[in-house]
Amino acid sequence: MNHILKMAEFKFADIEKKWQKYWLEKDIYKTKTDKDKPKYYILDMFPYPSGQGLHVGHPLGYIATDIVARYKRMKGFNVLHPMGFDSFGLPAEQYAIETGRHPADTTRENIERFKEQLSVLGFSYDWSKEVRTSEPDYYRWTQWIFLKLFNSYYDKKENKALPIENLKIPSDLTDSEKESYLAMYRLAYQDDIMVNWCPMLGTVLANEEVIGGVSERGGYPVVRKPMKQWMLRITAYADRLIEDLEDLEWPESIKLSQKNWVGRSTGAEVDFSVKDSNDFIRVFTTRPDTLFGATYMVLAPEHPLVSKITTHERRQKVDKYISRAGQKSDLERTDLEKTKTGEFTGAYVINPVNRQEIPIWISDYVLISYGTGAIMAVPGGDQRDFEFAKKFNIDITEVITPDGKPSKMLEQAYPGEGIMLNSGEYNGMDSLRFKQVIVEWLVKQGIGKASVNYKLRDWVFTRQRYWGEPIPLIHTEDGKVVAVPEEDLPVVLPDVDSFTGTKEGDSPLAKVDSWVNIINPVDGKPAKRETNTMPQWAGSCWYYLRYLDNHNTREFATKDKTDYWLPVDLYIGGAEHAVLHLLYARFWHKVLYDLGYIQQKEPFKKLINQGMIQGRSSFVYRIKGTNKYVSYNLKNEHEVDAIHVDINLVKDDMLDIEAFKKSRSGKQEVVEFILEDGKYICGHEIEKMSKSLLNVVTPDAIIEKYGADTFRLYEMFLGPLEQSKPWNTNGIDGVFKFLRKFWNLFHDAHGIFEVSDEKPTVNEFKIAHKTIKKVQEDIERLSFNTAVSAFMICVNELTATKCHKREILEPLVIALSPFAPHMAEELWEKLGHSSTVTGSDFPSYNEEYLREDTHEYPISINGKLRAKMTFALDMPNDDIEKQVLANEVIKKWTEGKTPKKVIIVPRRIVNIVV
RNA sequence: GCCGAAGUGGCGGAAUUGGUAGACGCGCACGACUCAAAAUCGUGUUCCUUAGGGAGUGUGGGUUCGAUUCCCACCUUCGGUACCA
Repeated sequence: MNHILKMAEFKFADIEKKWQKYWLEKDIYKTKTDKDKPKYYILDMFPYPSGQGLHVGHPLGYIATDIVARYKRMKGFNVLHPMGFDSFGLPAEQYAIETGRHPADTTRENIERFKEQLSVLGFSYDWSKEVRTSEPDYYRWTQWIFLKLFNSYYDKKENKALPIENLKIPSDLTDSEKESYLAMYRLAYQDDIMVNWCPMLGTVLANEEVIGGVSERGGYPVVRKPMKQWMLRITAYADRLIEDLEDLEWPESIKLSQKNWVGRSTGAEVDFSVKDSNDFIRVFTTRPDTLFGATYMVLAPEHPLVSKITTHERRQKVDKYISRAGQKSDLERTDLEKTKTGEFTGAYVINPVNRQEIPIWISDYVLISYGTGAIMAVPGGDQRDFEFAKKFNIDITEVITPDGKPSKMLEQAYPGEGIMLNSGEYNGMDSLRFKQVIVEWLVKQGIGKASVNYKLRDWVFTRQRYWGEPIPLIHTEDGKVVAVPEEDLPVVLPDVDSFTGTKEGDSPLAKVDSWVNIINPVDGKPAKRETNTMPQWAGSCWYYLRYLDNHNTREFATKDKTDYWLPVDLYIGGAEHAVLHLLYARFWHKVLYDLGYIQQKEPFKKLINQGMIQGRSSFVYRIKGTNKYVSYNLKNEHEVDAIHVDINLVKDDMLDIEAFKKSRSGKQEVVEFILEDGKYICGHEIEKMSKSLLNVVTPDAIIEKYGADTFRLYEMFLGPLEQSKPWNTNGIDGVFKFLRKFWNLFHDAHGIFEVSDEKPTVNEFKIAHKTIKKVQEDIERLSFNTAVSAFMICVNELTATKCHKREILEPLVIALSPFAPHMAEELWEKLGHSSTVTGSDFPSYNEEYLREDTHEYPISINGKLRAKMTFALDMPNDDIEKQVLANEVIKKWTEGKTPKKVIIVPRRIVNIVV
């Protein structure tokens, strides 16, 4: 740290504090909306304010967006660059359950901590635009959007959502029938579904909150349980969610994940009638062309017809299978069960194409939640059916082979296309053609039709939790559900004594009688509030809209603001949101678009996923059953447990034994060590950066040591934004040195400011202008690491020419300011400006200075570099060829051979083929 | 299993349209300054080499005058997904 103290003239800590204060006091980053300027909306995925604060991974994307925001402002755009907090969520509530502290209090404290940490990084956020999803002013409009969903239906003809009033209701319905009719169409509706219920936590958990059958937090058992939940009809938007991806500038991989998640598949629905019964069973298949090969049928154990069709003799076994399947979690049903199980129901259906009677089985490899919950099994064409048929000795009929001839040894299903066989009059037909023919036939018979299915399910939108948006609905005494009138929003979260739900699965809110029991404002009769709350995704579904007009108390945002600012031009955040957040937000956006509240069909035009910054965990190795720790290279001689050790106790993989002992001193144990060469060497591994893995590095210490400008520059210099990489500070001296060298261009050897007005040389102009060009291009393509590198080259070259000239340095200060805003402001001031560098125009480069008259050509023979020669760019190829062949070195290599061909690519290369 | 991303010096990485592979930085080595060390500055730094050269971007093949870049097959790592009929 000596070297930092010695460079007393570059006092980054003072400089950074000074300018942060200045920016704040002068309100420099207030969003401007000059009507004659183009707009640029640049958005960060806002953080959940966890109690752990920021680690070095968080700012990566924020630094990138800050650079772009500053750059775009200097390029003449009105820039909107806001920040806020996704402040409803599980951790705060779990913390409340454990400590009794109110989530509102801990959340507020955490946000303050986050904002403090963000402020020292010198970001140019307009904090007057801040939103917090857990504030009533904000969630009032989350609730309002929910009511829009509740009061809308999806009109299939117009292919858009419309107000529920537009829905034509059959005239012969009673009042309560009308209600249930509407409920079938509303975009928000109630349904009984299977949820992950955690009795110990007293709440349902999202799928991603359940790991290996136990809760992620606490490790409590989770059971599958049917519960009434509010659902959002996202499936109505399935096609549009796929189609509209087309025009988005998103990573192809993200588009693909979204497509796969929606999982559109086309095929046909076919009705099979049950033998000796009026019932029929509908199946969905993507391969109607294999209909002749259907030799049995499988129902999901939960299929409603199972109990009806099961014969007396089979009932006991079938019931037993159903109850066993019901107890299994989804995980057990899928992952662990490699061999197929099932039971025969005793019943048969008729295959409509060949009148064959085929047995009906039940098996949990068929899911009730996909398609119709029933399949026609074609063991000849589907590997799963094949395995099942083999196990239970069911007929296997080949109906498609590549050549239309039966295969000799049938060892697996053939799922491809080919020529039909064993298919009656259609034998010999191409299977693709037959697919169309058979669907037409099914339609004519009235027993089937072409059909589309989706993997996407409707969105389970309720949680039995406290710390979320209350759902603004009222349950009347006669069993109706009505919306809270818009003017009564927000429905504010009441205070509670206990943050846990009930054993029966009600939300903690259900225990607050004074809140639950109300007078229905519509008819004046007693009624009860809905006590479930919304999932954490709700608030983040639309926050980018609220930034536009966050203080508006009459609308979520005015039309002129949404018209001007939307869509988001650049959205940067982690890839972990590739599917859910981005899909949910697009869905809500489209609903608001359909209902006419916004004019753009997609919210985020360009999306970039920043890579994850991983942590480097350190390990110590404890001999099993002892308190003896053995050094890394000796651990194989013992049976050991690898234990994470706080990386702050480790330097260069060497454990600070005294500090380690101290950290364990509370545990009353005698710790022993087995050392190598008198040292304890730790093991290491690259893992996610997380407090529980003791590998978290925070920006705080680095900023203290090097300053925010260095930190910003270093995170950008680490590598491409989109690439994941483990954190290490090995190279940070390099960018720190660079900043000091840049600083020194403005100062003499004694640290006195010294910039001359001397006319620069052509070479100096060239250095500056090629740098500006490169930096501009690199920012535009978000290649920040190469931009930093260009600055380094520039500074090295200017240092070599001892250039201290204003005409060169001034534009470079502006160009550097998006990356290192504090130092840039300081130098800008020293250059005598009274305005901020932040408000300057980005320098333009002059092609004049970059023009080359000559080019140094690499001369290669058969692709191998042999010499270099410089030629004027306007020299004819013939002359170049003559000179090259006359060159001594080249002569030596071509000696005795005649060149077959000489390839001259202007400004590139000369290649001689011999 | 399926889908996706990526494999380049001791390390992070660069090469934007098929045209000098290894920019820039770290580290390391040597030198200058110093009583010395640190810091700073300078020089060098892909590997092999018999010093002529030769090899080289995960592996093997292909297209091309020329391939990190395009095509085929394979290997490894990371991420997503999980019987979706």
